[in-house]
Amino acid sequence: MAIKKILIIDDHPLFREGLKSIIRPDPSYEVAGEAGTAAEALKLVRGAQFDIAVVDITLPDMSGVRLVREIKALAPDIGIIMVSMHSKVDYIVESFHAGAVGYLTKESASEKLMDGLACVAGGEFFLDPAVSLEVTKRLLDFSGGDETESEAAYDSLTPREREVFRLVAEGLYSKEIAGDLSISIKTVEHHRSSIMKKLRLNNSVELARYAMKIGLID
Amino acid sequence: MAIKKILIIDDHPLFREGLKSIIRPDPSYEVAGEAGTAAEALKLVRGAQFDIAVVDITLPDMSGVRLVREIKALAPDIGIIMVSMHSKVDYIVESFHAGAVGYLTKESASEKLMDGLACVAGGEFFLDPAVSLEVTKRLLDFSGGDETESEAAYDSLTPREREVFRLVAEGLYSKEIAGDLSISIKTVEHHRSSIMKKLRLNNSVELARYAMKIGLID
DNA sequence: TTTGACATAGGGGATATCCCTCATGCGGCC
DNA sequence: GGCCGCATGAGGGATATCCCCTATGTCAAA
Repeated sequence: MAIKKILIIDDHPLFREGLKSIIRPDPSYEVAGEAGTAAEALKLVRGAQFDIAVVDITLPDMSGVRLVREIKALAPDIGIIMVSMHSKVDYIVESFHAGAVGYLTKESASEKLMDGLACVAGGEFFLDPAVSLEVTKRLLDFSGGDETESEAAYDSLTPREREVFRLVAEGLYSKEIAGDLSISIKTVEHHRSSIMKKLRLNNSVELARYAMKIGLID
Repeated sequence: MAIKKILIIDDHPLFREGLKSIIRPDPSYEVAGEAGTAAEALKLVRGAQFDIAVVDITLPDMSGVRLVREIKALAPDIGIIMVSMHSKVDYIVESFHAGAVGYLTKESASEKLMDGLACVAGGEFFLDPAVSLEVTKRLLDFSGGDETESEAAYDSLTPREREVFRLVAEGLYSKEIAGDLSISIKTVEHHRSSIMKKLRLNNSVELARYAMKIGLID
C-alpha cells in the first residue's frame, strides 16, 4: 500500500512538532502538510491530496468541527481524526456527526495516535477507549432530539446577534454594549434574549461558558 | 559539562511526548523525569536532582505559577522554563516573579525550546521574542502596584469561597447554590461578593471567565 | 483571654437580568 | 403586493445581581 499522506492542523507549532515526531518513525505515514489555521488548512486541502487529517478542535479562525465539515465537502474521502484538549461528550458527538472518524484527547498516550492512524487508514472508526464509554451511549441514540446542537445552534445566530454575543461573553453590561454599538439597551437585551433562546442558555454565565467552549473568546 | 537533567511537567502525555522528541536528538540533555500533575512533580523534585524543569502553566491540581514557587522552595538551583498556551502578559510577569527564568508559548517553534534550554543551562533568562516586547516593559516597572495579582488574589480565597466560586462559575444561581450547600441565599451572596472584591471582578460573567482562565472549570 | 479570620445570616436599596408582548422599517423572495 | 427574517425600539414585571450595612458563633492563634 502507498504511504499515507497526513495533514496536521493545529495552531500550536510546538504541538505539531510533537505529532510529527511521533509519526515520523513509522514509514507507512508521511506528514505531507501542516496548518495553523482553518484557512491555511482549506488551502492545502484544495491544492493537494491527503489521506488523513489530524485536526485540533480549537483553532483561531474557525471551530475544528466546522472545519471538518468544510474539509469533507472538498475532499469526501479524507479520514479525519480529531484531537482535543477536552474529552467532553458533546465535542466528540459533534465531531463524528460532522464527519470525523477518529477522536483522541491530548491526554492520550502517544501510542494512541498511531493506533488511531492505523484504524482510520484501515477504514475503521477510532475512539480513545478512555472516553468511549459515555460516548457510545450518545452516539447510539442519535434519535435523541438535537444532534449537532451547540454548533448548529450557533450557526443559526444572525451577524448582529453574534456581535452582541461576543460582547456579553466578554463581561460587558447591556448598557456598555448599547454604547459601543450605538443602539438602545432594549435592543441589546432583545438580542441577548434571542441568543439565549436559540442556544438554550439560562443566564449570562452559561452564555460566557458557551462562548469559551466554542472558542469565541479567550 | 555534564548532561543536563530535564523534568517535564504537563498534564498532556501527547504534548510531553512531543517535547521529549524535540529534546532527545540533543545529547547535552536528558529527559530524566516527567509528571502530569503538580503533586507528581513535587514528588520527583524531592526524590531526585534536576537541572531544568519545563512547566506547563495550566495543571489539573495546581497552577503552574504556584508550582514554580514550590519547586524553587525545594530546589532553589533548578532552572524553570514555563510553557503556556497563552502569551498573556500577566502570566509571564507572574511566572518570572515566582522564579521562572524562561518562558515560551505553545505557539513557539520547536527550535525556540532548544534556545530556551541553552539559555537556562547557561544561567541566562529566556523570553520568546514574539512576546518579549510588551513584557519587558512590565518587568521593568516592577514597582507598578500589584505584582502577582490574579494568582495571589485567588490564593486569598477561603475554602468556602472557592466552593461558591466554582458553582457560580458553573452558571448556577445563588438560590441553587444555597440549596446545594444547604445555606441561605444571603450567605451565598456574601461569599460571592467577597470573591468579586478580592479578585476585583465586576460581574458574574467576568467571574466565569476568571474561573476558566485559571482552569477551575471546563 | 482577647483578637482575628471565617462561615453564617439578615436588611435594604439600586441596578441588571430575564421574560413576555407589541411595533416599525428595511430588504429579499415568491 | 404580500410574506418573512432581521434589526431596531419600547413597556412592564418578576427575579437576580451587586453593593452597602450589622451581627453571631466557632475556632485557632497571639
